[in-house]
Amino acid sequence: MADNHDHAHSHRHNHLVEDMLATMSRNGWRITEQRKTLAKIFAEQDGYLSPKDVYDQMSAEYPSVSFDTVYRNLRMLSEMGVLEQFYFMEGGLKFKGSCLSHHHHHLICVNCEKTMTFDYCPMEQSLELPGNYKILNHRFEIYGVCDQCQNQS
Amino acid sequence: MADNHDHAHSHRHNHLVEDMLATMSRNGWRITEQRKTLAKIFAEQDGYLSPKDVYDQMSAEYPSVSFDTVYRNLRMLSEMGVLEQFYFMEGGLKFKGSCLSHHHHHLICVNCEKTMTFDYCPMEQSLELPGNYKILNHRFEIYGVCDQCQNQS
DNA sequence: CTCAATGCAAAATGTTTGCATAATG
DNA sequence: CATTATGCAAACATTTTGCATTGAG
Repeated sequence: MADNHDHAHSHRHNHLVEDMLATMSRNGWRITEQRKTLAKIFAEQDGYLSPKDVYDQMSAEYPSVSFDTVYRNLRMLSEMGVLEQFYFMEGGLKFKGSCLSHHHHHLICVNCEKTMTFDYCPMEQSLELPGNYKILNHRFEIYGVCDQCQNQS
Repeated sequence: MADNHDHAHSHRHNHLVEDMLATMSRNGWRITEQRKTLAKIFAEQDGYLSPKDVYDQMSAEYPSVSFDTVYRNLRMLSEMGVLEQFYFMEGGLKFKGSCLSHHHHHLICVNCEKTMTFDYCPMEQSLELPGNYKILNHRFEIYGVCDQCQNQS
């Protein structure tokens, strides 16, 4: 099972990694070993990762990596739009690879943080809003417990 | 204008202050001068306040107040449900008095953080969601620039 | 070979904790 | 008067910065 699962994924992963690296390159950033590793980590991961998580995974491949480099790169990648950042109330700031292709919202597992996307957007309704705000953006997330996490405890 | 505006508000404010103090009392917390001030600050304020904002306003009345007391009380009031906390991406953790009476969502001014509520809730739609998540809660916020802030620059 | 990226150390920020003192109920 | 809340100081966690060195283009 693990085998063709992983195999099916690896194509998508390589594609994502290349996308991320291409975006960095396009924005004038150099492709370093650490940034390749960073891209790979987020391509292989559906959920959110804290800077600490990323650091831990990075140091597995590059034992000498430093925390500030991780932070710097996470920040840059967020600014470029390659990563989405999100602040969990408990658990602080986390990052995940962002889908750049289309507007969508997230269904997030509060246990493992695995995230699924869905296309329904409440802003497509004709909302009656109070005040005369000039609307800039919005945020809609649904939290729950995913199938796996429901069955495993 | 300021006069009957303020006057109309003051009734609501007193009511809110009493509500908050009653909730603290009900939960077995003592009503201290600082907590009264804290309740008043949030009753008089529509928008979000950072711990620093709260500290500054508190020290206007109690110059000797300390930061950790502010934090402690903010945390307690949040746990009790008297305050809602919210993490602004830029600007960190902030608090506002919470409306305990009915479910609603927020329209938030990104400039002054003045917040209006509205009753439309996307969860009332029959959403088709991926996965088999057991849904726990959700979050829907709209960000914009309020009337005042649009006209003042 | 030039300039950007890294690692290191140290600082800045934001939040929490332990404990003696003060104040509430 | 018993017990909780406060202020102080110090600890802690997280994120940012300055600078010499390394490495990508």
